[in-house]
Amino acid sequence: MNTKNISDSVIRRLPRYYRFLGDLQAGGMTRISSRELSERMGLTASQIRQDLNCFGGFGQQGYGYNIQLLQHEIEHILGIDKPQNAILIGVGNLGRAIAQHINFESRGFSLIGIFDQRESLVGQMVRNLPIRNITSLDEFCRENLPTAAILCIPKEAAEVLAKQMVPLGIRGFWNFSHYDLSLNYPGVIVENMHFGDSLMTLSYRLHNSE
Amino acid sequence: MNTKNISDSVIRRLPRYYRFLGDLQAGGMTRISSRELSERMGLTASQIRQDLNCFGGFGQQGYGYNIQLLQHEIEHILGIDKPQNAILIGVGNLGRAIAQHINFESRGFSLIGIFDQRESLVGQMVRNLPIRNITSLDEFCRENLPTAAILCIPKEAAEVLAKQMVPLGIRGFWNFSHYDLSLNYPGVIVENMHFGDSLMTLSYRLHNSE
DNA sequence: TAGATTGTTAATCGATTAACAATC
DNA sequence: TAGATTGTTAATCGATTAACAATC
Repeated sequence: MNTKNISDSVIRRLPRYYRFLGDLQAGGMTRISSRELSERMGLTASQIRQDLNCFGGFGQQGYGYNIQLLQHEIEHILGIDKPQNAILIGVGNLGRAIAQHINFESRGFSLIGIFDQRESLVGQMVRNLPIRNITSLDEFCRENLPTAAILCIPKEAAEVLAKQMVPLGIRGFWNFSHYDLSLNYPGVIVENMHFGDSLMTLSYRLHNSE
Repeated sequence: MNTKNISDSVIRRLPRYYRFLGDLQAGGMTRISSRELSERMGLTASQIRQDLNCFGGFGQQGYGYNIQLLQHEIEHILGIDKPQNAILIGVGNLGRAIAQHINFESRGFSLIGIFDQRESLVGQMVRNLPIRNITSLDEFCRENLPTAAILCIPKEAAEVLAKQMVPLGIRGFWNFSHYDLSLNYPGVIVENMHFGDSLMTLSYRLHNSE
C-alpha cells in the first residue's frame, strides 16, 4: 500500500504525537512549532520534522503546525479513521479487562465478537457483546469478516488458534500471551504485548539506576 | 550501580532471551550455540554474542552456551533473583486483572499492597491481599517500604499520585494510564504500558502491509 | 589434534541531529 | 519587508552485522 518504507522507530512515535496533539488541543492551543513540541515531548525538533516529513509537509514556514490539522493527518496516517473489525479470544481476567477497558473505536478498531472455550461463560454479556463459544468462530468469521484478533489466551492455545485464524481472514493479532507469536504468512501482522518483558526491564532498570 | 552503559535496545532484548532459554530448557535442551539461538529467535548470531558480552563471557568456544547457566545469569542481570516490593494503585477492571494475572514473583517483584480511593472496594480481597484505602498509602509505605508502584488509574490521578509517592520511597513506576508519566527525579524509573499506542501501531501496520 | 564456536575488533548500516536555504 | 520556522540535505552518532583470531 505505502511505497516508502517507514522505519519502525517512526511508526512507534506516531501514536505519541497523536496523544500529545490531542492534549494540546484539549488545552485550547491551535498552533505549535516543532521546537515547542519537542520541548514538551522530550525529543529534538529535528526529529519531529523528519518524522512528519515521511508522510508529507504538514507545517508552514514561519508559522509551525496547526494542531487540529496535524492531529487529523496523523489519525489518517494511522488508519484510525477506517476502523477494522476485531474479535477477542479468551475472557479470563485479562481478556475481560481488555474488552471493558480499551476504547477500541478511538484507536482504529471495532470490537464485534468475544469468544471463549469455557461453556460456562458462553452467553454472558461483556460490554454489550455476548461471549460466544469458540466452536462458532469459523462461522462468525465467514459471516462478519473480522480482520484483527486480540489473543488473551495461554501461549499453547495462542499458537494453535492463530494459525487457524489466518485462513479465516484475520491479518492482525494483538497478542497478550507470554509467547512471541510469529506467523510466517505474508501480510500478517503481530503486535506483542508482553507484560512480563516490560516488568523485567523495569526490574533491571531499578537495580541499575544511579 | 552498573558502570557500563547498556543501551536500551540490549536491555529490552534480555527478557526475550530469558523466555526463550526457559522454553528451551523446558524442552529438555542443555546447550545451544549463538547460531542456533539466532535462528529460533529471528536475530543474528552476532547480535546475541554482542548482547551477552555486555555483561560477561557466558559461553565457551567450540561448545556454545549452557542453557541453564545462561538463563541463570540473565535472571541475575535482570535482578529477578532479588524481588522488590511493589504496590498496585487502582482496582478497576484493569488493575484487578493485572493483580490476578501477572506472576510478579517470577519477574522480579513481590506485590504487597493494593489501594483504591473507592470506599466500597476497601476490604475486598484480591489475590490474597485486602484492598486498602488510598488514604492509608503514606502509612503503609513508611511501614513496608515498597520500591515500585503499578499505576492502574486515570492519567490525572497518575500524575498527581506519582509525585506524592516519590518522597515515600517509590523509585519505579509501571504506568498503565494513557499518559507519558515522566518524573524528573534522579533515579526514578518509569515503564509505560500504553495499550492505545500499541493498538494504533497495529492499525497502521494493518493498513500499510503488502 | 581438528572442528566448532566464542569473544572481540572492524565495517556497515540506519537513525538521529545539525545546519541552512526556502518560504510563509 | 523582517522574523520565524519549515522542509531537506549533510554530518554525526550509535547499533547491527561481518570477520576472524583465540581457544575450548
